[in-house]
Amino acid sequence: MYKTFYIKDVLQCREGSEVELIGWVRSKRRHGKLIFIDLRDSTGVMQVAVKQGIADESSFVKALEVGLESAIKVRGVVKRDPRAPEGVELHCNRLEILSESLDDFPIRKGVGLKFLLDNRHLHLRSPKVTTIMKIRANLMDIARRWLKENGFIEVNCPTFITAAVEGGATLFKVDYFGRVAYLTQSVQFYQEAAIYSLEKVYSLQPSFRAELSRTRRHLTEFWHLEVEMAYAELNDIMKVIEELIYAIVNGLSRESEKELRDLGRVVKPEIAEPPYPKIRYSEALDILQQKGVNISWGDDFGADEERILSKEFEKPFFVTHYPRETKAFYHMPDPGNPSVCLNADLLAPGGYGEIVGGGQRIHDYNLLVERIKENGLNVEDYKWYVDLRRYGSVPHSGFGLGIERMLWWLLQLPHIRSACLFPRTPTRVYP
RNA sequence: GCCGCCGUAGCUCAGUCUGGUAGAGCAGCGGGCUGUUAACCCGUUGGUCGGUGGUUCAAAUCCACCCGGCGGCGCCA
Repeated sequence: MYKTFYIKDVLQCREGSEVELIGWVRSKRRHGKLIFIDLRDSTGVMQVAVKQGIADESSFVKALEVGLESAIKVRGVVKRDPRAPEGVELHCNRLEILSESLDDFPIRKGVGLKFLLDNRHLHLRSPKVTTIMKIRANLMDIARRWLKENGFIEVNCPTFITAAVEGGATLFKVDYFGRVAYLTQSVQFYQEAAIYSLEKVYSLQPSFRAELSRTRRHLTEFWHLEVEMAYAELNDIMKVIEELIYAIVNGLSRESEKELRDLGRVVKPEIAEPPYPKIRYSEALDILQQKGVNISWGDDFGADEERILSKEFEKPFFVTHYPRETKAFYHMPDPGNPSVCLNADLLAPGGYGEIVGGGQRIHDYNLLVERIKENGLNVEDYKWYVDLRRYGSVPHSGFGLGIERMLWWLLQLPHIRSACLFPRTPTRVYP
């Protein structure tokens, strides 16, 4: 390991101390006998001033000729200067090229969306993508910490599956040694099996949806934080969702404060402080009808409806008790009104829409079998899942949270794909 | 799957309606500049106009089909 000193460490150095930095040439401005190099590493950007007469002559020539994104090593003196971007710059004495760029770096100012996506492997080097990825890592870390502190055990579930959670139309089919298998779209069923030993579980792994969804909130591969909890009813799981979301927002506002500021975002814990408003489907319907939306009981909310609703709230809010026809078979019907189910969707405010979907599951064997048949599905396909209800079945609830959607909302990103390193959409599986 | 938009120089786009032999900015290259930070100034190279077929004396421009991409809907996290 020959790099132990980073750009962020320069900020701790006393003015006048001589340091050596390794990084990449992000940009360069030539002024004859003075050259500015913006040197980039994982911790930040440092302006390096290379002056003829101060730097040795061969270093000056190298600075003159070095291409963008070349890896270089510079030795110089730390100077405070209000004209430097971070208030600190390096006055170069010696510059060494570690690895020259073979061509002009393709990512420049003014390039378009398609070009950036086609060159995502290089676009990653931009400060904005770097910053988003740091926040993403913190988000996952904070979520894991909170779940662990609250007694949830992390489980890892299979990616290859045989039966769908939702139905079948949205699965990616793969050849499994001559048998048909699919890529998982949710690990919920496996977690429901796991609660009988671990009681409170979660997993953080990708889910796959083979939907030709062309919107700014859909990916074909996304990271899914799923939680399942034994002995939990609808209200219990909503409380977990609230507290988890709050922990994430609160944590990020502290631990990613600099990154959020760099993105121009102010994330205050108050925007996600529990309790969240909870409205039933029927109440949501009233709001929509008052707004003049032509919708009647039994219709599911579309994107337009979600957007209108979510503009009514300042905080994330739950919509519960959907008509059972609009939800998957495993949702628990409300014992007080079996035409609706005990589900809870969490919608982000400001038009961002659904970021969490969940609720209470059916734990009764006969009811589950009946609901599978009602949905025109084959009980045989769900044999092991139904089997769970035959041995000490208990009430339980869970939910799934889309990591990229959460970032999309918190960072107000233009598109959910900005929240991942190499986004996968119906038209993009490369690079 | 449905609806809409786009494809012209390495990149971002104008030119398409009203057909007449290809234009700008940036990048590159050459030169200049000791305080820039999307640096700037002068000069300059660069194009089978996404593909195929059709209409026409003549097609980047009009027509048909195809390919690729973007956005919206449905579906969802």
